[in-house]
Amino acid sequence: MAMANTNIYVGNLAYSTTSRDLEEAFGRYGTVARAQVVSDRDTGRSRGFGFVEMPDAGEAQRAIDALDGADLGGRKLTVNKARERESR
DNA sequence: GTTGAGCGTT
Repeated sequence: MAMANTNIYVGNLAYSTTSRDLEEAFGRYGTVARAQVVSDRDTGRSRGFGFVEMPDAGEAQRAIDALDGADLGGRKLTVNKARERESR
C-alpha cells in the first residue's frame, strides 16, 4: 500500500557512476520516479551501488531484465528488486 | 570493492 513504486537495487556500479547515469539507463525502459547512487556516509565516496524506483511494475521488471548483467562503466551490473527500505 | 538513514538500542 505505502509502497507504490517498484524499488530496484543496482549493484556493482563503477565508482564514477552517478544518480543521473542510473536515471538515464532506467529511463529508457519506463518512467523513473527516483534514482540514487548511495555514497558512504563517512567518506562521501560512492559505495558502488544504488537504487531506482519505478511506478510501473511491468516497466520495472523489463528494466531489471534488460540491465541485469549489462555493462556500465566497465562493470557488469547486478540489478534486482531491493530488499528493504522504502521511499523517502 | 554489493542492499540506502539515524532516533537509539530491535
